[in-house]
Amino acid sequence: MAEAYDPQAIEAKWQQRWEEWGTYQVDNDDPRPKFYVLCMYPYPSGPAHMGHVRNYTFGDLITRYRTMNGYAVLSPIGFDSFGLPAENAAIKTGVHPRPFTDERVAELTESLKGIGASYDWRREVRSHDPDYIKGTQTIFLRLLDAGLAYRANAPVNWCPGCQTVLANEQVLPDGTCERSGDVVTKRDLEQWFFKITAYAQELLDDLETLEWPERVKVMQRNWIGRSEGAEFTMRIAGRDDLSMRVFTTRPDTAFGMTYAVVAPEHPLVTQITTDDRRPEVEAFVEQVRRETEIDRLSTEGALEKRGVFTGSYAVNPFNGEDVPIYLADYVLMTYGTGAIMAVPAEDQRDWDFAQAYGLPVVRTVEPPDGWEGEAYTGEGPRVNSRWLDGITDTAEAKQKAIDWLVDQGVGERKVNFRLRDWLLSRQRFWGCPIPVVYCPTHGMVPVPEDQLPIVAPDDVEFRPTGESPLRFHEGFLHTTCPLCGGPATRETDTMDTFVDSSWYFLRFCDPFNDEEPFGKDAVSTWMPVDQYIGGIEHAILHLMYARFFMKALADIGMAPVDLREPFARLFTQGMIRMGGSKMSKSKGNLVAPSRYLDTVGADALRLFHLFVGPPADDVDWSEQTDEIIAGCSRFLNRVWRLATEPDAAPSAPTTDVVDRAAHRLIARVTEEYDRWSYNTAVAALMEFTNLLYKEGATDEAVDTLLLLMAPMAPHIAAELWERRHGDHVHEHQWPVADPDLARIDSVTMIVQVNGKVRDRLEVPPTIGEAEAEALALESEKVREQLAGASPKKVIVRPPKLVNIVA
RNA sequence: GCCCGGGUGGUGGAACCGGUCAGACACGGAGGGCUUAAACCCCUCCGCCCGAGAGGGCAUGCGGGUUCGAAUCCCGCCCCGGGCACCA
Repeated sequence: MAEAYDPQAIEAKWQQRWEEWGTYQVDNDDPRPKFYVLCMYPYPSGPAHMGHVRNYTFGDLITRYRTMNGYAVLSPIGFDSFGLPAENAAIKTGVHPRPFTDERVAELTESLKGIGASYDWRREVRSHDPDYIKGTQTIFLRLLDAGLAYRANAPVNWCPGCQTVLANEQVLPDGTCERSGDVVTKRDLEQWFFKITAYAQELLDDLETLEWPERVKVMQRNWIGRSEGAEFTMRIAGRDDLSMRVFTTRPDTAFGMTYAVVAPEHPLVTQITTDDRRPEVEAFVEQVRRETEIDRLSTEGALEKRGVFTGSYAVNPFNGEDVPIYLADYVLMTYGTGAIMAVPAEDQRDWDFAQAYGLPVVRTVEPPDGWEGEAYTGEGPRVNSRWLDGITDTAEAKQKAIDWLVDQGVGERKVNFRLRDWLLSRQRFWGCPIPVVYCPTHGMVPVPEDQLPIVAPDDVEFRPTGESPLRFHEGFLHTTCPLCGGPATRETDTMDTFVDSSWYFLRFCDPFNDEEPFGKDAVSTWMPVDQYIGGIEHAILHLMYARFFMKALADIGMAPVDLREPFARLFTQGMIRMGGSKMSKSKGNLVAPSRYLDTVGADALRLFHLFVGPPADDVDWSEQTDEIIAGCSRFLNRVWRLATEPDAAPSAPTTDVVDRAAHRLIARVTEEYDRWSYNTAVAALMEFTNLLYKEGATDEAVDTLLLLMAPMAPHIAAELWERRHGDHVHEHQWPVADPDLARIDSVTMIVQVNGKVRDRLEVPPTIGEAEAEALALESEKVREQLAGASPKKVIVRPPKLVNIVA
């Protein structure tokens, strides 16, 4: 009796070997062509969950597949180990975030090894390691020096639950915090920003060069939000000392301006408010201040309460007419100039506001006959617009309007972006400290690089105060000024954890460098990442920030100047759902992988994730799932028996059939690996196995099967290969299909009469048109159908089909 | 409202460029074999409807269209998922 398949025994054995042998360690001077495969480094929240298993199964498959194809594959792993959960746990339990995090990292490391994922563990990075902190701080200081980091007072997003400010990207569309779900409010605070807006155009343009899912690119384009238009000056009627700037995307409609609006926070408000309007205006400004982001951006609510007349008038430069200036909460100080011209006839918001306040409407684009809508934004001839009248093409009319503004010296073409600068400071403890000090004499002074890293102390108290606990730690807070040596205080804010994740892929290229965060040569060797894998939830945040960092680091000379994009190819895997919602710790619907590792084993679980459907699709974890996993395990058992029991399959294999099938399989699976069609690749392996059970197995056929499944189910493939050959399957070259054997030398040609299949003929694939037609017409079944009539038309598509139209 | 995806058997999914009466592979189900029995394992069958059978009809969300031929292309509609949404 042959030995049974024992997944636990062989998986433990091979995981240990891969680690001991350093199978997937790779050096920077490796002569093979490079391939950098990277899964987004995880936040260490404890043992791996199914989402991790899915993610790292894909990454591991690529690592092993590329290695077998002769590449030097860089496959590193690390941990995004700063962040709120560890600090919240500290507040709750008093345990310092460092030991808490280290424990979670150890757990996640164990379970990643448990699924057989292969990494160069020497290169591991953790955001909270002093080495890494030093790198993050060095980069910050260089960006500060280059003017790409700055401090400013700004109305910022404040989350009362997290007791910290948030980046715009971390506020959900409904105005709540993406982490805690609390309603985010606005506060005026002195904060740190990265000048990501300096790269708005390049971030937009370079999307074209990336092999990324289209929907991720679309999301980024929307987020950057480029809009072209004009900016111009309007005089305030009767006030020669005052004027305001407005931005519009439709300068061609300016003759239809019937009022103007400035944001309630606009600096001009106090000056343009007339005395009789002052009480009302002040009350309105106060009301808007108190409104949450949700109220303010909501389309609900009575418009009558959402604006107020200032008492002043602006002069429309196009026709010299005065229009009333209003305040309205829907005009935002943070976009454009914080002031707009309002054209109700061609803008629905302006239309609605005009209706509520009894303001006039002047059409400047003639709507089509029978138009019953309100604002009309389509094409049509200009009217009521003097020198624009009659122009139908909007682009042309815009250009003329802009030319006129330039001519008059009151305005010019202007491009605006929705993208705002990246607010990076956080009033939290468990993040990378911002390395600057404040000196009474010298103001803000960067900490010299030779004094890095600035590491937070361990003996702090965790209280949710709205300020970093560092602020209450006397030893950390008080220091000396690097310039004058006098007493100074440290910055106590820490950095957003997205700063850490914006350069970790560069550190992986050069993890032992203690001079610099990374060396240019090492980065040139490996970058860009050839295949990046992660969840769609990072479509904007992480993937935008990292792109910005890459460009900025190249420009300030830290990275190679021509390295503009970090991730050449991106794959976003589907998420795992249960009962209709995403499987997550917070929803309490996690299924622990250990349950499967302890029974069917890691290979079967990995195979399930590959087999269940296209990698990009979501997976529904249902009652059926366990059955499918059991099916994957059954398949591995069949392979095991085939490779270990001589009489598992018929003893006299039909060698010819099996050989040909094996070589067709090589061609098919290779092609499917290359296009991420893993579910059909597994199906092909199953089909082949079924064939071997039926036709008999040759040694060569079983070897082919093991080689092809080695990236998917690495442990069983390694074990069986070693038993058969004594060496290591993953060190083998990927098999190449013999074209003579893989070639199909007889195909079934379909013969249709009026589109219905009436016969099938075995023909050589090289058959010509005339021959195919002749063969088809000779078919008895065709003659029956035709009953002597001659065909009207014959469509011949050799070698696949002949269709006879009677 | 706008922009992307997607609707295929009882289920997950195949079908790369329009061409093997669509449904690979797997799950599930039915029947059978092995077994004292069960599990494991093996074999056969399973889109729907009519028919004893041969066979016929209908089928890829719905309605049209293009084509010798449509799950695949075009137009209109319905449903599901995701993104954006006072950004002037």
